[in-house]
Amino acid sequence: MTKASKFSRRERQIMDIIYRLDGPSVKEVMENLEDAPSYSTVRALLRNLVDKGHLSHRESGLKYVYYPLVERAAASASALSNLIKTFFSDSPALAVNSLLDMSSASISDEELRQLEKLIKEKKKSNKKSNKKSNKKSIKKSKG
Amino acid sequence: MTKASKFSRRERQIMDIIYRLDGPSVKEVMENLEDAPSYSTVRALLRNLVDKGHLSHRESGLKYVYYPLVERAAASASALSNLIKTFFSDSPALAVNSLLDMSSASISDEELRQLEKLIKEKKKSNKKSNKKSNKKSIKKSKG
DNA sequence: AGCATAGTGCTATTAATCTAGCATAACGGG
DNA sequence: CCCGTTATGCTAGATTAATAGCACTATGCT
Repeated sequence: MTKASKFSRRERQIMDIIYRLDGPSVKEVMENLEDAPSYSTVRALLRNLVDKGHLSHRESGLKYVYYPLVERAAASASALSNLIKTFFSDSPALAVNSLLDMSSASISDEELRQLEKLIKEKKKSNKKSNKKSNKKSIKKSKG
Repeated sequence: MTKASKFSRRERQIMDIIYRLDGPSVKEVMENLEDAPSYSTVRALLRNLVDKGHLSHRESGLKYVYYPLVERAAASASALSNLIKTFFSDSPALAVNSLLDMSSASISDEELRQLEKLIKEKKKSNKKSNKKSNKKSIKKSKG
């Protein structure tokens, strides 16, 4: 399935950190790892990820800075898709629903308005691409 | 951080399968594992997860059927939250945005209408709970 | 009853991950 | 210049994960 499912525990943690921090140094990666191992260890793990083709690094001043070879948008889409498959019967709408539900406190009115706008646009583009027969395919139901 | 980040590769794959299938047998878990190892192996992994307190099992007819000890809603919320932290600067709205964006093809008009409704409700409840100056102060704590 | 089938429990072995240590190079201050 | 600090490269050792095999039980069929 997803490529992400092949990462080991530490690899996954590190990839997450790198996506989150967008170009961290070894030290920053280390500081953000839970139960952080030694500096040496983190470097070894990073080297490994580079060898396997998941990361690359460049010099930034005196040190190296790491960045992913699969870009953010693709990685997040893949992660979202996997999550939706796992928890929301492969239905993005259900996921959005849950997202709105669990985070009502942290989405401002302003943002809600923007989302409304976005949905309106989607409806429009749906209409354009589906001239007829927009039947809703029923996904499997859950117990 | 999240509890999920402590799973090994196989453990994570298996947890995903169990959430997705909602009560699978050993065999079903095995069939859904990529690069599936032997039946024995899958049983050993499951036993491990049970020992560690992540899963439990009950008899269903002649065989065992596995289910998670952290229930679906909590697990999905946690996974979503982690993903949002990693890829969307901790902003649920950005995530919803991306979700709508990447899945325009698979969200029906019907579902879009439901989401609109949901957003309207959120706006209402926002108004109710924030009588005075609403900063993004309220963060939900974890259970 | 005898046998095939489909389960489970347990344990040993191999494979991979994770870890740290040593050697070394560049910079900066006294 | 010399030394402490902060990097890196490489390699070896310990720990954990992953895997398969063997022994056993229960069911169903002829």
